[in-house]
Amino acid sequence: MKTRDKILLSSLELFNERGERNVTTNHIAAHLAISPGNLYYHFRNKSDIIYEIFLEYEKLVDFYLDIPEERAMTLDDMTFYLESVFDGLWSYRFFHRDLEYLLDSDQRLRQDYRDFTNRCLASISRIFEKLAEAGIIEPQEEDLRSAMSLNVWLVITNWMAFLKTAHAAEESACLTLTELKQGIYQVLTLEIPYLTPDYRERVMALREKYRPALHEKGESGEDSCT
Amino acid sequence: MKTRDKILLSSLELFNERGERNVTTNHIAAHLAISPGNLYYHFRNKSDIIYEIFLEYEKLVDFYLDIPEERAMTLDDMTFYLESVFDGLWSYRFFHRDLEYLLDSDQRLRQDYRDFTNRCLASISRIFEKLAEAGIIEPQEEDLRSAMSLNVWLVITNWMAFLKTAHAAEESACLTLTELKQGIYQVLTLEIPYLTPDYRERVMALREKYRPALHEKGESGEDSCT
DNA sequence: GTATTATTAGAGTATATACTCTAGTGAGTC
DNA sequence: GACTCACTAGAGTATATACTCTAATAATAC
Repeated sequence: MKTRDKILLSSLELFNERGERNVTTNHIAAHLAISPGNLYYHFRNKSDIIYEIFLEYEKLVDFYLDIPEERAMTLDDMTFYLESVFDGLWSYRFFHRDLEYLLDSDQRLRQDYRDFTNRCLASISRIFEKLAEAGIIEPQEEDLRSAMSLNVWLVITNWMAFLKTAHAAEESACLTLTELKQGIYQVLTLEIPYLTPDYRERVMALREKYRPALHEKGESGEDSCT
Repeated sequence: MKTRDKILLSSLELFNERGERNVTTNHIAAHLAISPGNLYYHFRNKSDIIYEIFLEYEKLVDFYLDIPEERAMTLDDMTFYLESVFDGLWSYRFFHRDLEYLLDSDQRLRQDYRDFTNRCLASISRIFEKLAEAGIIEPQEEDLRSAMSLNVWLVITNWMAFLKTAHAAEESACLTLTELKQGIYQVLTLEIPYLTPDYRERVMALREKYRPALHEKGESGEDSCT
């Protein structure tokens, strides 16, 4: 693997693990056992590394949220969107953590991220529209749909942060898949009132699958954390 | 005013304006025209300053979210809660911005914040319960109520961050009251499906008051930013 | 007034951070 | 063998950051 790619990979790994703020370019170089000079041969600065990682993230999510227009939407599609988006969020979780700072230090990123957000919001709204066409949820006015989409976006993008803060003693690195996927439970909670009678039970059953086994406090140690 | 209080005040101001990460203890001292030594006479370290600011924030929100048990809840109460919480959020907006980092560097803060979150969630849930008792919304099972409360919490605490990222060119400091209060519009969007016929129109009218005058893009310059 | 305590200034320090500069190395080309 | 060129090492730099130390001053108590 090329050094350049190794730098991107290691950076992402370290950023996710410790937070961008706690990872210096020297750390990244040390982690790869290369010299700082080498790192700076491949990237002009830290922002450039972050920007390239963002481009990967963007590409991944855009891929996941590509809505097929030629056929009706199914419940499986919706499940796929939710699962995928949360997986993407997990893989690039450092990004939303320090978002504001990152956008403040890179105008390019700010602009791109804004466009990215708008595309995501449009996709979410389109998903609602197609879910309505498929008779899964009741159709809604555009106004309401876009407000709902925004709420879905807020819940999705901030679920991880919430989880991290909800843990008291443990290190923030300790997050289980169960917990992550509980975000889907929260998103489906938003949809409940709009479900059609035909699909209500099915969606509620789906939602139930993501309900946390135990209530928030006093997690049992069934999932191991590294 | 005591130097100690002035330090807290200036710190909050600078943190809100530039983000905690971009504000050093030396900046704070310089801003107050006192020496760093003086600052460190009053506070052991930067974390202590932040912790004390958090305690203020906590006190304020706890005060706002004190639910009177002896009487029924009105629509005005709900409006007050929403307005107050967003005002509080605004006054201490730096806090949620760098939350994860702050909690990672101060265990005391992590524990306290966790308790604080749980209290807030309980209050939100209690508000829903009392709104149902008052016939404003339909009563819901506890499960659903707590999932809804969590969604409300996510929308509220992350609304500001979303606004900051939604702006492309402008500095993040440029936020208008109109925009901030649009968060209330989003929260009320969550409640819509649960409104009772009696109150539906009234709440929808209330919500309408917080709708952004123009659509997201291309804000007109009616509100001035510093 | 004198002693004590609270407060302040301001220079200073150890460490870290993002990044630079120079001097290479090694694989391919002719 | 000489040349090129992508790549790498590693020491080094300017600046910043959180924080300390000493000495001086203001406030208060007796």
